Amino acid sequence: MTDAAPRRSDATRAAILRAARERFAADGYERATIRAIAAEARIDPSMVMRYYGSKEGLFAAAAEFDLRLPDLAAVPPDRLGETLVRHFLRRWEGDETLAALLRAASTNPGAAERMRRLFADQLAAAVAGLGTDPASTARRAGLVASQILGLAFTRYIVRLPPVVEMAPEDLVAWVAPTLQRYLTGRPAS
Amino acid sequence: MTDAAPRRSDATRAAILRAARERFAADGYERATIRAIAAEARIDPSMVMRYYGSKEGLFAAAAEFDLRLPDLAAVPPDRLGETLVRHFLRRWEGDETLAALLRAASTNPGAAERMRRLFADQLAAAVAGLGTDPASTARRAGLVASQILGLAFTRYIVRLPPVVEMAPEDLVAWVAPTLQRYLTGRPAS
DNA sequence: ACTGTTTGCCAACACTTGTTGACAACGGTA
DNA sequence: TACCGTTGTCAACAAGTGTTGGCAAACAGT
Repeated sequence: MTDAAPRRSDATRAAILRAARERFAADGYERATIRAIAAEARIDPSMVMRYYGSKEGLFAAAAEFDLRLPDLAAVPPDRLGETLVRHFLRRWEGDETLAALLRAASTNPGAAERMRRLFADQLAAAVAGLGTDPASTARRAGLVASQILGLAFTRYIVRLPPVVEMAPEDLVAWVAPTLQRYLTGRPAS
Repeated sequence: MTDAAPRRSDATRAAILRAARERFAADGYERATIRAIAAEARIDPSMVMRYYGSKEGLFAAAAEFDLRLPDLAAVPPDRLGETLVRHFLRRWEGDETLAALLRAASTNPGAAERMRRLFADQLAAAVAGLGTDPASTARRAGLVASQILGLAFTRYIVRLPPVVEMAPEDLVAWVAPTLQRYLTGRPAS
């Protein structure tokens, strides 16, 4: 029921979405204007409204995101951290949707809510499949999120030079043990 | 030379700064309007302009921040992580300036630059006093920043429930080993 | 060829934004 | 008292925002 007849305007819709992700990722929610997005998509601002209803609606469509987490239960238990860091680096290096969501989440309540859902639903669910104490899965997922989002924030948003300059493999070597401990370890005394 | 004659308007200036920090911390740079700040300070918007020149100028004054890092060289080497987490939690739980800076850094280039400077100057300088390989201090400071800022981002900005609900001492127990390793450890094989 | 729908552009609306300048009340000084 | 710099209020401007409705061209079905 999702797939209707292909419309002639599908190309325009896609162009708008692509431009929207680019502007939202680069400028954040409030600085990314509908006029700028429309200009980048080479159409009239009013088309954006007709196809997506409002700026909020456009953002909701542009920020649709799936972490595409692998099945953690199928990963060797001592490689969980390494797998996760590598996955996240690849995932958001190739898709600016998460950067858009990250920037917008700082100022837009709706985007923050979406971010909460993203990690509560997808990440916590993946962690729950690991077989650790069920009572601690939410907490473990939250800790993982804090390091993962902090990495994204410093590398792609604030662009702290030392974090930007580190090679992906170096990041994996340093950060993987952190996630590994958050997932399977215990807190310090 | 910094201290001039005390003006009668000093109280107003301070009220503006307090209101500005509150609005910037709660709404971010673009959503925090001069009119809203003035209303909260119970003065006219034009006073903000006269005393701080522009919105950018006001933000620059309101986001003046000092991490007040302790002398890390005087801390027992195996307690560095614990000391740092505890210090940061206390530091930004009592002062919303850092939250304002954090929110604004996502969308405002000037705020991002200020954030870079804050960690490059103050944190990297503190780490440099530890006596580890000088070539790695910037990298170590960057890694620490990624975890610290990620913690602040998830706890105070996005408000991920599991991270919000954790008690400060639990956070210390979990996160301290991470910082400890970033500061004094080596990367995984 | 006729008709109704879709796609697109244009111009305008109502509103908010940062910012400015004129002008009144106040406070200390001569 | 008269004077002058400071502190404060009011009204307005110019620019930019999301959003709306009307109208022309292209299309699809008959």
